[in-house]
Amino acid sequence: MKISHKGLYALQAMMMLARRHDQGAIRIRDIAYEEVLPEKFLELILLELKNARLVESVRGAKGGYQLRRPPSEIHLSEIIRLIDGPLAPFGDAEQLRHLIDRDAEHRALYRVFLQVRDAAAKILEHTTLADIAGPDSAKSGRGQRRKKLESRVLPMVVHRSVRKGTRE
Amino acid sequence: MKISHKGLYALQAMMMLARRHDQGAIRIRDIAYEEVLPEKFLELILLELKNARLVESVRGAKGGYQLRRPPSEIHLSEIIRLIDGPLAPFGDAEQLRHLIDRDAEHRALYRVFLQVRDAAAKILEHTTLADIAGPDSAKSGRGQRRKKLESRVLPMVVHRSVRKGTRE
DNA sequence: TAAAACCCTAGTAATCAGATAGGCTTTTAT
DNA sequence: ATAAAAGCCTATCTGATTACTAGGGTTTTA
Repeated sequence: MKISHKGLYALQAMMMLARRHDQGAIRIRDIAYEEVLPEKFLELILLELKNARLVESVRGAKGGYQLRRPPSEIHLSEIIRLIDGPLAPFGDAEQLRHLIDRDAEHRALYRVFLQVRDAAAKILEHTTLADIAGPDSAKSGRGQRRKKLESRVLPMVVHRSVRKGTRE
Repeated sequence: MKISHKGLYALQAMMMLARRHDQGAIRIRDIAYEEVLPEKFLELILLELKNARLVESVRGAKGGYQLRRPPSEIHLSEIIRLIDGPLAPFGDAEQLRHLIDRDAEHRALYRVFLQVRDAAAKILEHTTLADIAGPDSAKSGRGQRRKKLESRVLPMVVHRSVRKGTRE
């Protein structure tokens, strides 16, 4: 499985929506600005996420996007599969299982591919947006049950230049 | 990491050379015929494998290709990295570590990417051609030391699985 | 010295990645 | 009622990558 820039953008947008989960709909423009993503491209991505029912939209003035489920119930695998396809390094799990049954000559190779897929699935199907999104930007209040994410909260400052520079 | 057809062809060719490791140089044509691969494309692939010193060639009539090391000393990760690049699902390990250090906002996401990479690396850096190539076709053709493979290749059990069983 | 075989550089068609453009529809505020 | 704001949706574009194919050059063997 390869994660494309599009897939990364989707994950970043979803993380941002997770952080603001209690704030109602967020405009595309605001997501694009804060995450430093190309606005029109992001629009397409959000459309796909909406069609896959991972987010929902509010139309018209004061509209925007929000998660359809709490961050703790959205797995990274859902987003990655939607945008970048199967987690397997070659084909998909079903195809690999078929090849393992049918292609005696290369069976052991496909078995390794499937192992790699299973290892990725194990991680990505158990990690949720709540695990990685960062602090809910709403006030501290109560009942925030974020998991690990290593205690300390990040010093802010988002700078475009750094992000842009990481485009390979 | 995504394995392309080219990468698959390389792995198949290497498996075939591993099976015939004791038989001296094998012609491109024979590899292509037996593995059913496009001959001229395979030629390019073998050239790359040669430049990476995974195989060596014998030129002229009676020439061909053979492994430079015994199958048990050639890891799948070497072949895959050569043909299809880094094992990480995004960028490479070094880049991910850099992002984890620098990009506080997305640190947790990149950490997950790195976990996925490490899981793939663990498998592919420990599996060799000897583990998957099948019986050495030298001598009396059939099944010699095949069982060690079975025990090595699948001991990982996924708990709380979301998918349907991986058979076995 | 001719045939066999690898060496190496090019080229190419099709697809994909990463966007951009712009008109259409829905909702809100005045 | 109407203009502005915002998402909806389809089309198009450019460059890179993938999966090959072509063909002449060089080395070795019989």
